Amino acid sequence: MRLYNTLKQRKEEFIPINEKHVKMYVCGPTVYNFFHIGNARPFIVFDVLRRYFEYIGYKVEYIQNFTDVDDKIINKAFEEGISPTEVSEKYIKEYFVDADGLGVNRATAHPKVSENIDAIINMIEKLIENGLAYDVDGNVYYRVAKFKSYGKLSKQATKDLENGASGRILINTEKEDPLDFALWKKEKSGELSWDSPWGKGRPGWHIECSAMSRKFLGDTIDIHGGGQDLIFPHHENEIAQSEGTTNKPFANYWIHNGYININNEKMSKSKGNFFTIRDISQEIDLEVVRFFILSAQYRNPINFSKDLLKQANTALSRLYNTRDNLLFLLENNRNVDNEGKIEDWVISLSKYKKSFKESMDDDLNTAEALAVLFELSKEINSSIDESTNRKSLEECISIFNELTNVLGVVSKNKEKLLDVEIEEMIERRQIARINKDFAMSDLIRDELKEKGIILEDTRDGVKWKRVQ
RNA sequence: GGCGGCAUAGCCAAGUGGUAAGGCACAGGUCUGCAACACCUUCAUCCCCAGUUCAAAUCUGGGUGCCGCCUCCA
Repeated sequence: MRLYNTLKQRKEEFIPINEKHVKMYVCGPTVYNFFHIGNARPFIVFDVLRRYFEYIGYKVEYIQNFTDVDDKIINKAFEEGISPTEVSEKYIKEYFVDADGLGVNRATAHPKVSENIDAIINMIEKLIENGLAYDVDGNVYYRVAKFKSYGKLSKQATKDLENGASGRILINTEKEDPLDFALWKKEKSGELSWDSPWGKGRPGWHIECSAMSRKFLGDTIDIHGGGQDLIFPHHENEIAQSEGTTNKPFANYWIHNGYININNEKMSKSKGNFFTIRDISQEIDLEVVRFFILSAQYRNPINFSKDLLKQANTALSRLYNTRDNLLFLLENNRNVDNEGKIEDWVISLSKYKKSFKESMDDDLNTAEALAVLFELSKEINSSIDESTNRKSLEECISIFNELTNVLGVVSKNKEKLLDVEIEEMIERRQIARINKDFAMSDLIRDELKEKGIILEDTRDGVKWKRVQ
């Protein structure tokens, strides 16, 4: 498999440290609010990467943290008059509600900053020991000038950083250099602080990921991921911290997803131009959001709009139709007892598995992989009918599910039963149709549509589906 | 100022040297009592200019436009 490595600025063949084993760390949310669709992209993209690795036979150790120690959480707690822990606990719970809706599987572990303070303190101590950090009256800073390869990820020369940020880097006379960043912040409010060798305080933002990645996955990991906006300074600083501690490479592959835009501008909380997943879920099934995000290659920007979500919804139903047709035929097929042999055209469907894999192997090209699913879908749709034997139908379903499961789409099980009332309406309509009372049957069909039930008349009986 | 990205049909989106995937929308058709689903057909020469090449959306140079990072941010 080839992956675009930000560190090298090119696609590289992925070679794990241990054969058939992947260690990946992805920066998770700061839990002070519901997350928005821009935040959702990395959760979905890296979930697919993880699923794909598992699909091709890797064991995956996947760590995604929760940042539960942060200014924004403290501010939120102050606003709402509750404790920071209550804020973070609440939004961790809410995170899982939305992530579940998006079909994002749980990581191997979701460590919290507040539960890993020891690892963080240990790392800071080590950095001080290595001459890469210094304590000024209870605040500990990273000595950027001492880390020679600082800037290797973001391709920034330290002097350019200072120039570019002139006037924007806070004047902080405590620091030896404006580029130095905080590893440990001295206690101010009295809330959310821990004892440390430098007095009471709490960790800075960047150190948590370095410490937790090391604690859970070891000194060197295969993949570190996140949104493009984390490249600088967050990931650059993580490298400085981790490599400054261990003198070993931190991550071999740095993978970054592109933004979600609104009217071609980055969606961000500070700009206020965002849609939360929670709000979107009131209007449309979140699997559509997942499909929508996977319809572009992960590094390209995506423009978000309700209209595009509608397009995605229609496209996704097309895939559902194929699966439902297969299931319907399996249940109602007149030749259902005909075991038969798997038909030749079904056997040849493996060509789609091959091209699906080729697409995914090329830097996780989910857009192309989805196109393969549509081709598979079309061939199945045009090939199956009431004479297709059971084994062939089952094989079709198996291939179809195998590929859709990798992307995590078409994952909803169809309801088997309807309300008695609706069942009864369908029954009455059938009687009307037999009596050629089409005015009545159309009336009932319209009523059902009002209730969100779409009917389709087929040779083998009436099919129904829900529409949202 | 430094670093990076993008520009493909009405809309979305693949394709990085061999003559434009896929989806949505639209139009015509088959199927249907009518629909719906499905299927068939139709629908672009790839921002502009110059160059390299037998051959370029794909490479090179120059433009134009848009966006991002350098500051909390997925």
